[in-house]
Amino acid sequence: MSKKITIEDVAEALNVSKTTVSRAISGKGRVGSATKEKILAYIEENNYVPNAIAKGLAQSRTYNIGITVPDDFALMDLPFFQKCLMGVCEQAGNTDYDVLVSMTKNDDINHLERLINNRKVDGIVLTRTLTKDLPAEYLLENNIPFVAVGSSPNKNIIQVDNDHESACYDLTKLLIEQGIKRFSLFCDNTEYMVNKMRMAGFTKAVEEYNLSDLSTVYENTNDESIDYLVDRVLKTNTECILCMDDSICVRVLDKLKRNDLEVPTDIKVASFYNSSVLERNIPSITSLTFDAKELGKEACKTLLSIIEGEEVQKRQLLGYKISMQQSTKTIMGKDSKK
Amino acid sequence: MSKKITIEDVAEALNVSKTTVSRAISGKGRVGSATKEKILAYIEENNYVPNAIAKGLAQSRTYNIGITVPDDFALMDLPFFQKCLMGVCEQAGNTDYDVLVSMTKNDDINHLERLINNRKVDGIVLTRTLTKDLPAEYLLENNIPFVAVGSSPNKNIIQVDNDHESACYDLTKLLIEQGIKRFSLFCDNTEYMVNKMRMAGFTKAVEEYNLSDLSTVYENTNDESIDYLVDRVLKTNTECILCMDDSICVRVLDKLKRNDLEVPTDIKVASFYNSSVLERNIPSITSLTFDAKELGKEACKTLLSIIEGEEVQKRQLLGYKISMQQSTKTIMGKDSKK
DNA sequence: CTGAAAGCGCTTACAG
DNA sequence: CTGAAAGCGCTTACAG
Repeated sequence: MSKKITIEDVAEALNVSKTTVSRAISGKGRVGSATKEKILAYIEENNYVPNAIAKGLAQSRTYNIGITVPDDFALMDLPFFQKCLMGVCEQAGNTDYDVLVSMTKNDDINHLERLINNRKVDGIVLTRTLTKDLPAEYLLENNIPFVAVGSSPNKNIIQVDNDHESACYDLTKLLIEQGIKRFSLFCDNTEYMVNKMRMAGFTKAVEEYNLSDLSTVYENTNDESIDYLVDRVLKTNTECILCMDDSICVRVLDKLKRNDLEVPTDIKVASFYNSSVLERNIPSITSLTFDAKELGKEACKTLLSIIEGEEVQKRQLLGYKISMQQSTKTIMGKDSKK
Repeated sequence: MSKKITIEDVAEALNVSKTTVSRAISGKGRVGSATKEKILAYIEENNYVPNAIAKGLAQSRTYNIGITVPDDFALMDLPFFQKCLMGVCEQAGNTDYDVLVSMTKNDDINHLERLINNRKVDGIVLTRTLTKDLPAEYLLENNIPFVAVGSSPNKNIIQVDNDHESACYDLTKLLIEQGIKRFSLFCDNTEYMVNKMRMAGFTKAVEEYNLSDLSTVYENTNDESIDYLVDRVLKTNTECILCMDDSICVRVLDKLKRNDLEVPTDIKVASFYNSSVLERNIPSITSLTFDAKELGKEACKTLLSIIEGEEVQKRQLLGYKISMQQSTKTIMGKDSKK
């Protein structure tokens, strides 16, 4: 591979101006169809590829978008960010955009700032929303195009999310109609918007059936407290443990197993999020599934639209699937075992 | 935030030339220390940040590196690529480089080509090596700086890897000296160099002790065949199942559990790779651990050196840890149970 | 429909 | 030690 050929080279070779070549490529401005074809053919032949950097400088654009990936998340959440990243990459690739990752701790915006200050990207996809969202605030203040994967109360943030609230509402409702009255909801960090939404869905369903008094919500659980909480819950007459996500669910199942308790015979379990971690579990776990890749694609598509100056929807809610499985099955004659 | 300030703005404000400002920032070329300080102070004050794109164009550099992340890997391998990516990002960030991800199927180099043709990056980190390594070949042919995480027989490829061969050799040896003579090695895709290296380490140890005849290697296992293979192995007098990686190990453990077999009482198990998947297993699993983040950092550091035109080591081998756990423990009076 | 020219914001010989 | 000027490879009013 010899030295890269430039727009000037093709202009000279064809005895036209750089302007014309540029126009033939971009499609902007009129070019005689004969000339255009000639140019395109030559480009194809000599596989000329425009220098994206030069193009970027001239247009003050980079044809790159940034994606923030938290580097402090639980291992269980990895598949989510991974799939989301895949979605973004795929979508970006379709329009010759590339994606630049910014690994960031919770709300450390140093790297994000650098990205923006160095003008390395045309926009940002935030893969997580926080209740106090420093990255989002920074982007908003500086007028940088961005879209958040997740929900935010801030109406100025363009957001795409799954409809967690409805999902949790629906699932809880189904369980209630199946006869369950007493739930214990295990919930970790409420700093994440998604957990708030899920809790809201659950609460709504429970209230609707006037079951609020029979259920308990345990907030800010962590690896250490779960064992203790499970023991505590077992002393109550809770029928079903609802887990805010699969990470919690895994620990709960683990603890139940150690207590020699059977699911769903002794107690029922369901999760508000099913990453692949739960997939192979026996018994299979009732849970909600979301398509993270789709989320990424949609977020990227929206971001690209914003960059192009198009109008976009402020908030998009994508669907979900409810997967009713063994873990919440009503076992006939269950009480015989108690 | 108003319009970005340029090098020209600071030059005018200070009554010096752009040249001088540029030199004060880059440190290249002589500048009077008084002027230099004045400039630096002004820059700090008005937080001027050079436009990386313009800089890139002038130097024909991008201050970006690309990292390929396979999008076809097993979920179990995710933590590896994730940590590797973290390492690369961290290291790159130290020198104001950014990293651009290229999701690629096995050996689909389309996106890679685009990245290179569009001059979006100054170099590439390959996160996996293949026996027939199209991406590496392409990069080599086109003289693009790159380093591979993993090993390759091609001496022209700058590579950084853990010393899998020694690691597997050591672990196997330890197990042999512990009294185990009969192994079954489960190995999946031998297209990946890493699997070849591991197998080599195992073979070397076994041969050294003249135990080759007592062991069997099962190649190209997959999710479906593992159940069958475990059953088959159980009919032999294999004492220990060695798993090429944790993904295989999880399935093996799963199958053994379904067969109501106890580890290590009934049969011993060890894995040549411990991602976090195995960490919480009971019993704890004897395995090899590697520091993927370190690998990423080292790879990135090396790549950056290459880009700077420095000489680098052709092949770097990083260390490993052997974690001897419950799963290979010799149980006294084991045969009583048989 | 086509071009000459200025401009994007830097860097870097070259000259002083 | 410091500057004027050309150049990196594109795009885009402006003019014809």
